[in-house]
Formats: sequence, structure tokens, C-alpha cells
Amino acid sequence: MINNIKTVFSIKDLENLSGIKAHTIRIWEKRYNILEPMRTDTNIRLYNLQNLQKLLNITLLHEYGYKISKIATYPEEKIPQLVREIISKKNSQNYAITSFKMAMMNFDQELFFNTFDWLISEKTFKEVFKEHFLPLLKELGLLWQSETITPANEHFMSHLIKQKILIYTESLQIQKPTKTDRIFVLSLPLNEIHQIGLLYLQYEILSKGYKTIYLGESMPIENLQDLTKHFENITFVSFMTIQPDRSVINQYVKSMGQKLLQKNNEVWLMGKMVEHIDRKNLPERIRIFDSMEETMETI
DNA sequence: CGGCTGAGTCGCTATTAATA
DNA sequence: TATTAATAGCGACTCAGCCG
Repeated sequence: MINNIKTVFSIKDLENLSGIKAHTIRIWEKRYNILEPMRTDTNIRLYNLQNLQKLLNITLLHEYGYKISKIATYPEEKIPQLVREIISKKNSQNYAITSFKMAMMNFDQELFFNTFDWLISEKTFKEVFKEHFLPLLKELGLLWQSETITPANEHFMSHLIKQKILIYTESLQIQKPTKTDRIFVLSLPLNEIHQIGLLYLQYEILSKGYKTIYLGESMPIENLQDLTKHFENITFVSFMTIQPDRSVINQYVKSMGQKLLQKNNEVWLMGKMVEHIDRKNLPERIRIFDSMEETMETI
């Protein structure tokens, strides 16, 4: 199928995207006429992007204490207007997420860029990433699981985020490293696709003044081993979010230890799968981190 | 206090959709 | 086709806040 962009949504989709229970959405429609979805000829509700947008806006107002009954009395154009007013004042978090979600469902790059520009005008890139991108990505994972969004939606969004990380990374890379006692090599195991975390980590490491070598995904240990001939004091950093599988992860880690830990090299591991690593008999220079914050504090 | 209102939820049934 | 899961719609319920 070529055109599988989602333009109609079920009530369950709206529940997943807005956090408002389907039950409640129905009762809002019945009592306050906030939405008038189309129906199938068998009476099932079908919502379009405008409906979704309106519900997300209403949800935001609702979170800020506006009564549903009051919102319902507003003329159509007042709702987005109020939303803009609120967000220009305080806590831009919710609005940014709402905007990013709309951009994603609509494949609207411009909305993504505008929202990002607006955030970056008052925050650092680190803040934007931690306060907005990370929560968004986390939520995307859930939305994908529940099949509210397609892989196309998720890839669209994660690609735009990657692009931003790379832009900010490049601006750091053109500077000379200030610390040369270590070098960081970043990679992902075979078949591991989730590289956003690793890309961002590179940005953080560079911002601390270290040199990095980014190898990216599908990097067998043997290839990492080649680097030990060229450099000393390497810290190998790898994310394990879905690979290696828990059945082989300890074998994998052991192999890393044998092949990579020459001289003062270290191996740092993080990501969801590290919880399956047996931490008892680990070599000293293999370190496991449960969060990115923890990692950054160590550098 | 007691009753009222608004908002959200619960429980139920019938209908529709999805899946084996 | 038979069975299971989702959805719609309804009345009733809970809970909080308000008011006389």
C-alpha cells in the first residue's frame, strides 16, 4: 500500500492521543457537543484531523482548569486562540507535545520546525531534548504499541529529531576537543535501530570537550576491536534497547570484555536490556548505567 | 446541615467488528 | 460460521463544590 497515511481516527485513537477516556469523549459529545464526528453507516464514530486537533486543544485547556461546560460555550475560533495565550505565558511543555503530535499525524515538517524554533528561543538544546523530545519519544513508543500511530508517523518524527541532534552535534564537532585523556567510541549492537539516544549522548560528550567516534548501528564486536589498534584509552559506549536478546546478552557482554578491554579501555552499557545483564562477575572496566543522567554525571 | 449541580465513571445491553 | 472483542448509548452512581 502506497498511501497509508491515517486520516480518520477511531474513538480509541483519540483516547490514546489525548488521554481522555472514550467514555468521557462520548459523554462530552452528548452533553456539550464538543465534537461532531462522522459516522460509518453502522453508526461508529469516525474522526478527522480537525476533530483530533480540537480535542487536543480542549484537553490542554481542561488540564489548565477550564470547565468543559465553559469550553463548550466558546465559539470555534476562541479555543486555539486561548491555547496560544496560555502557552505564551507559562509551561510550554504540554503545548509543545501537542504541537509535535499534530505535526506527526499530519506529516507537517513546518509545524515541527516552528515549534522547535519557538522552544529553542528560550531554552538550550539540552533542555529541549530532555524536557520535550524524551517525553515525546517515550509517548510515541506507547502510541506505536497501541497501533494508534503507524511506523511512518514514528519514523517521520524520530527522523526530524535526529536531524536536529545532528545539526547541534556538528556545531560542536568543528571545535577542537579540550580533553584528550580519553576518546569515546559509540556504537549499537547488530540489528539495533534505536539510535536517537546514542546520537544525543554523542552531543553531550562533545559538549564536555571530548573527542568522539560515532559508528552507529549494526556494529559487530570484531569491528570495534579494530579501533583498539588505532587508539588508546577508549571508552566504548553502546545502547542496548532491544538487542542483544536476553538469552545471549551475558555471552555478548563477556565477549566485549575479552575483545575490547585492552589497557585502559572501558565499556559502558546502557538501555533497557542491561537489566538482564548479570552484574556479579563483571570485569571492573565494564560499567552499566541505568539512565543517561547517570552516564553524564560520570563523564 | 441538606439539597443541588456539574463532571466523570460504572454497569448493563444491544449492536457491530474482528478473529479463528 | 461461531466466538470474542469493541463500540454505542443509557440510566444510575459517586464525588466535589456551592448555596441557602
